[in-house]
Amino acid sequence: MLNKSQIEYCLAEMEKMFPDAHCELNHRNPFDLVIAVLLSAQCTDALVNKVTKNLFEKYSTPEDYLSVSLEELQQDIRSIGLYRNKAKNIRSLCELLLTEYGGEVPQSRDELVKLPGVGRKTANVVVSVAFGEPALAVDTHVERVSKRLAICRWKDSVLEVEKTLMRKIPKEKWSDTHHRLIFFGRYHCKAQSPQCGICPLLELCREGQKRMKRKK
DNA sequence: AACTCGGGGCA
DNA sequence: TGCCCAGAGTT
Repeated sequence: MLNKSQIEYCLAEMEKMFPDAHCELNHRNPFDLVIAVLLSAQCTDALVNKVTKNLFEKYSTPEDYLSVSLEELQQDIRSIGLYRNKAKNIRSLCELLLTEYGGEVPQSRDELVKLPGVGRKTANVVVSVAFGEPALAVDTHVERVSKRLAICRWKDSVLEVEKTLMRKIPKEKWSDTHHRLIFFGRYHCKAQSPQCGICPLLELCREGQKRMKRKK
């Protein structure tokens, strides 16, 4: 397991590789961000942005989404995977916002995860990006990179990964770290073809060493 | 813990 | 073409 200073070194190297890592979702306000993050499950943010560009022109309030039929909303997000479920979730989410939260997006993780289609990862992104609260959202990239680098244990659950990261990384760096790990995971430490041969962290990376040895 | 949803991106 | 993916809900 990597210690705190080793992790700090890794994060610094990732910053060199991806200096402008940031949330790539179009978000003009918390409500749009919730919709965008919900849509982003299991598909790239580039695709989400393509869809939300038109979507946010057409809909801007919970009432707007409820003013059309489910079928129409589904058609509007058709090009995104899992669109049928996501459209249903958006509708029931909007209903809940209106009945329980006065039409406003709640600002706490605990309230956010109660919304349909909003899980722990989505809630963390929202509080971090929309409300500026320190948060460390663990998605597949963050989980994979953390495990390969032995920042956490290989067998850790998603929740355990999040706890470990929060323990080993200073609070003020959580939000930055989240985006660094994601960029690093998406573009370099890829799930199927990690670029171990040109990785500045290879020396520290047990999984990378293993992979390089296997190649020979 | 395993399964399902799903169109688009990429090899 | 086939395989995989910035997750969440259900069983």
